[in-house]
Amino acid sequence: VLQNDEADRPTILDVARHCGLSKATVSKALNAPDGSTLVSDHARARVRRAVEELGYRPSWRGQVLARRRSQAIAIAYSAPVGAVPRGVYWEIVDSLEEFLGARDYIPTFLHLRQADDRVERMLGDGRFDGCISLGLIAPPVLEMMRRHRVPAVLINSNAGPEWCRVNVNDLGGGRLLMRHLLDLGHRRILYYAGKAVLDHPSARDRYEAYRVSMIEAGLKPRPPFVGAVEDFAKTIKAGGRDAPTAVVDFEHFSAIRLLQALWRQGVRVPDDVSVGTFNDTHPAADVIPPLTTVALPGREMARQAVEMLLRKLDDADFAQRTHTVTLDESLVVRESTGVPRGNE
Amino acid sequence: VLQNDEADRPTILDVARHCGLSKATVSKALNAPDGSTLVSDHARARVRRAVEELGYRPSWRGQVLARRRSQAIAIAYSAPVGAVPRGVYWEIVDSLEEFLGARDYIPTFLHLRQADDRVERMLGDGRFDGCISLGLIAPPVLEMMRRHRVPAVLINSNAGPEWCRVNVNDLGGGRLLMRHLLDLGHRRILYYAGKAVLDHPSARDRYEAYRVSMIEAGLKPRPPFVGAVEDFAKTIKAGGRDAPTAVVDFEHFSAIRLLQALWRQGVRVPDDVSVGTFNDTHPAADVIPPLTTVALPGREMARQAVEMLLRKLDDADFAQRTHTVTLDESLVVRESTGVPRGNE
DNA sequence: CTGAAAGCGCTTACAG
DNA sequence: CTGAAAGCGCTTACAG
Repeated sequence: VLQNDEADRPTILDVARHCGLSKATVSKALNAPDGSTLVSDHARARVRRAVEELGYRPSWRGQVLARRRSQAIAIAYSAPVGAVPRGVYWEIVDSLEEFLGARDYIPTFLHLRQADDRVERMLGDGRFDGCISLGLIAPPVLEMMRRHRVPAVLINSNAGPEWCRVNVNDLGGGRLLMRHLLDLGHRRILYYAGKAVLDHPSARDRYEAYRVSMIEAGLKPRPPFVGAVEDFAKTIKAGGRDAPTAVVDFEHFSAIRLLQALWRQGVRVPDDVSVGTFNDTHPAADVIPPLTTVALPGREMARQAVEMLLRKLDDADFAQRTHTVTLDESLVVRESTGVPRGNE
Repeated sequence: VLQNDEADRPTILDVARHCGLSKATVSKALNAPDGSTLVSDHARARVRRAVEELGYRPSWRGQVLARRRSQAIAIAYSAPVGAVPRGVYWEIVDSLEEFLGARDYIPTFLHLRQADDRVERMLGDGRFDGCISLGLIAPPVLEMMRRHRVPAVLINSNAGPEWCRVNVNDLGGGRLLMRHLLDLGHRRILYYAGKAVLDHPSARDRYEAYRVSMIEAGLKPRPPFVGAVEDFAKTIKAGGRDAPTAVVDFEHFSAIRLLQALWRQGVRVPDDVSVGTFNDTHPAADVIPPLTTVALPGREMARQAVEMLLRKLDDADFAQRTHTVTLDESLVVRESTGVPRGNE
């Protein structure tokens, strides 16, 4: 069915006729940079006027085919929870939209439920000029990208150096948090790994930071606690004199639920136990008590990813090689961490 | 710059040559429904084989121009905070992606920072087949949609019946919450309106539900409290014997901060004051204490919006007229509401 | 600086 | 059922 709105829509031919110039000249007048000598000022003025009078707007559909560019970038994301990036990816996605928009690209979310034919089609049918992926990315999806030669930058992924990447220094971030806890005087510190222990480099590095920091402080690291947050809270409660005075939670979603579970157990934070975590995103600052977190440089990650990807699109030499940048995290101290009991 | 990957990519002409048929027949074999007699089984088989052998995939760019359809739907959203819908729109957007995807449409987020030329271009250049908007929508944007005849469905908007809409019965939802509080025995109930008092129909209806419910219960409604959540908490604390025993907060983001502010004041929830709010979305269930909320039927809203929009695209008669559906909310009782002091 | 022509990769009446 | 031709609305060498 043809849309009504298409019927009376002026095309570039209408503009050309209306001002007595050719389609080619109209196109140039519309696209040539302002200083360009490709088109005369006279022609430019007439075209501008005709465009105004006819209410002409170039058809994106025509442009896409002729230019072989869609100006659309896929934001590929395999959410454990839903179609839209959330949590730590909020800020990144916000910033991606901002930086891409400033360069006249538009982001399109590509939810990678599974590496199925739908995804393959999206990646292979030329609708995207490139792709930025967020977080863990399944090998079959990487394989699709490779096969279709989709220019890609992977943010915080599990991919190797054969890909262009923007990574984050979780080892350093974890050490910042551990240093903070150790400086407060904590000695019995536990690490909570949720259920997804080591399937992401970040998870590995965060635990590694704990392990190394403990050893460097002359302490014995414990294996990561794996299991439900309620069980972890009970373990803390049951610890008695040997209970940890501080815990590191691998990410803020679970830390928020940990605060609730501790509250149910009557364990006070930070009086009985300090809680530190990663990802300084809503509502880390709004819970009871406000969470001490390690913050990712989300905006900077987005800036680097966009810059890297768009450069790949335009600079063949640059695209030839592969690039990785790694950014540092920072510590945000709030009220969920404090001096351990007995050390006041 | 031409992408490398374009060079060796097979086109429909390659397929046609490879199997000794015409482009037209290949196109039909690829697009005609399975039972169709438009193309012979023999041709179908040969095409399928050639496609396989060449690794052919139809170019989306070519299809978009020829079909005059992009299969892309704009999700228009003017976030107060960032480029990606959040809070109550999470579930809606998740479901929109799901329902659109099932019909082979892909959603693209269109962040309406302001009604500028960028937005006008997006809406007017034919890159979207239609638009679903979320929440408040600025009149200039509506005007753009009207001007460019963009098929649109507005979810939870401030627009009138001259638009296709999916609305929510906030009056009914608010009454559910008030009924719950009144049934618990509360009499001194306050309404917290944040800073955005009445700029959205939802905000108006939620307060109206409070007002009407109070009157029907023979009580005197108070004007909505407008101001910072910390000030509201202080007001509650300072109330002494006349302090409210329950409050209704207009939405969950601020309710979470209200819990924190009350905690700072040493006011216990729900022992000293019950807190009820709207939007049953993360982390309403994870805070201390878990929040009693009014839940929006997000998935159903998305389903209705997609159905309405896609029908508009295909059914001229349906598109002729304008449609509105209004869905009911439901109450989710958790631990932030309880029997008022002295009534136990 | 301008324009006729070819091309981007499909789909769709239309004739056979 | 098949295919030649025209068309979707632009851009881009190329010739002048």
